[in-house]
Amino acid sequence: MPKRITSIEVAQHAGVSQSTVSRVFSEDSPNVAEKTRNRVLKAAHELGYRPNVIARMMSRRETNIIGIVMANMTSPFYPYVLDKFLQRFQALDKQVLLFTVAQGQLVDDILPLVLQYQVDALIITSATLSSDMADECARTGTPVILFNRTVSDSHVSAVCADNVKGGRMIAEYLIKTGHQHIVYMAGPANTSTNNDREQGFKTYLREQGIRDWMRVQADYTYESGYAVATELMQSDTTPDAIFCANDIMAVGAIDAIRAQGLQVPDDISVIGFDDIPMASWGAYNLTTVSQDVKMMIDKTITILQQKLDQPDSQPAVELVEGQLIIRGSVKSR
Amino acid sequence: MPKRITSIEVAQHAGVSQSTVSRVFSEDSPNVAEKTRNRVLKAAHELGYRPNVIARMMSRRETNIIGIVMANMTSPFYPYVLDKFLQRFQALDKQVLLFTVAQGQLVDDILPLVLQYQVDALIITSATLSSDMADECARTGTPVILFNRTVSDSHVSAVCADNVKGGRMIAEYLIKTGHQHIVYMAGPANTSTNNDREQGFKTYLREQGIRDWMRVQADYTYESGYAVATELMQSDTTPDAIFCANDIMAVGAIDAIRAQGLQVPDDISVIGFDDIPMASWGAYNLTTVSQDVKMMIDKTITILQQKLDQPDSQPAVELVEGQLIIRGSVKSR
DNA sequence: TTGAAAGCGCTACCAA
DNA sequence: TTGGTAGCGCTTTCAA
Repeated sequence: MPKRITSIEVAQHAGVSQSTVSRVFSEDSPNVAEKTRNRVLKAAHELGYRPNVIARMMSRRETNIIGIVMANMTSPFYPYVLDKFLQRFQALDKQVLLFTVAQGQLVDDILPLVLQYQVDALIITSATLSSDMADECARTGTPVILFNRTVSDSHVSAVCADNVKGGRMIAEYLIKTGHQHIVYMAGPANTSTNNDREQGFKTYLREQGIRDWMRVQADYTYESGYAVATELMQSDTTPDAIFCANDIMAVGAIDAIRAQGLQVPDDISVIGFDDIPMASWGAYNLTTVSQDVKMMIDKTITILQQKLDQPDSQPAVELVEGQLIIRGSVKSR
Repeated sequence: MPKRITSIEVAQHAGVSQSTVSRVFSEDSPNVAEKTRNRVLKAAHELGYRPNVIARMMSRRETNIIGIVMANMTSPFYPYVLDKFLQRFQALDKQVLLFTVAQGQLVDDILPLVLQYQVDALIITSATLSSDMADECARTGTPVILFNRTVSDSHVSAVCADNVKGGRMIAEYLIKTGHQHIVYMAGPANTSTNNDREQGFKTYLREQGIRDWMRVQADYTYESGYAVATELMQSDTTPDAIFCANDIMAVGAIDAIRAQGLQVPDDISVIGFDDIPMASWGAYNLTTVSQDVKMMIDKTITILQQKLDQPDSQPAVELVEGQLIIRGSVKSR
């Protein structure tokens, strides 16, 4: 077992006290004479010393670790989110302990584990947590921020795209471009993203007195988008537009429509939501509503800092507006 | 500041010693009377106690944390890899501390930080590390496994697709299907994946005495694939096949070819490497060589376990063969 | 089977 | 500016 060098050994080697070594390696090592510092650094270097952050966590009683729980890693939207978070946190000298929620697992199942790691804060993407768990987090003083979910619970903060608004924008755009038989392809019913997008969409249609639309159920995957669109094509309904609750289903739908020998957008318009990288790929050229991920991440980090600085501050809920990105998958009729 | 419950408080509440509480919460709490155990568990439950894993790390001097360094998160291949790793490690009660290598940063830059976290082991994807750093890891006794890179250094283990073989398979297939003017679209020259794929490809052609092929340089992104393919179309070279060193460039190339009014595969065949999810999407239907990610991850975890059980065991290097996945982007000529 | 006590490697307070 | 020292919350001998 290769021995790890500790501050005591460095102290001995440098002929100073262990406290002094500690001071030298503290962020704000205030009171160390330049000469002493150099002596310590030299000794440390010679011995190959690196402070043990675990021990530091113990005494400081803060870990500088942010827990991120991702339910949905392989959906194209999230790697980008994760990467951005990592970059931001690394720049803030915070590390990320990452957890995934496996198939058939609930966020609630793994949260106790996450809390054991004494994370300074917790970001949960694409999932909600029970109010029991929210309470538990509150008890341990762990700030929680839901990313891409809205909340009802008053203990937790949330940052989310303005999905209601986005759904509304899409309805508005499809109507304006003359579509009359719109199909809404839904994501899982228990996701706030789907529900909000759907609600915004429906509300606008209702306001306009439009009743000729229908809803089909899918589950946010390419495969479901493909399958449900295929079914739709093979039934006797003939929509002139499909609003898919996310881009990845829209891509599946486009492939399905083409597989039936139809054209997008000439025969059917397709519109998505998210603006994932593939939306701009030539083969799809998908009109969609973007999520301002950068802004969402900025807000998340702001809220986090706020909560870390003032643990008693109120939880914040922020909605971030997206933009209609007009490409080529919707036709004016 | 919400006070966190410690084992001492549980002990008092249950009327036992702190050591006993500790025993109850140890994995293999061997010597605790059933009655005592229940009393402790009851007290713990009432107080909402959760063991502090950071303190546990201190005394056990092992963290059960695996560090993963990902250079390339947003490339479609990696989220899947990461997700699989997370699931496997969570099942083994190991947690993942995730690091990304930002633009312009080297793995070497962040490794000292990673090591400070006393990770039990380190997985580095898509990047190599200097032998200095490899030495440093060896000194601290931290096993390192490179994922998707081959190694020259004798201190580190590696698991990698058999890229030479894959490149060879592709060359063989393209020749067998009658292609005569093949272009190799390269990834970054400093990646072993590119170099190995290219070498396998070139070797086969050389063996067959085929000299009519060319090489263009891209960088593993959709955009580069698109741009370089466009250039190619607009020049007076007329390849009948493009072998793109990864799928994402292949997708870009296909979009570019179509944007020029040409057909894939009728005018030009395109073949990729990786078998990312998008390769099977209807719009591309890309012929490619799969990476057997599941197998690669299995091997990685096996090596890891081995190194953790016997720290002195030799580093292992494993190559995992992929398979030619024939779809519709290559035509027999 | 249980308890007492000595660390683990740091930080932070108090004195010098 | 430095050193001494008391924890941080646990694990792990060693004795009882």
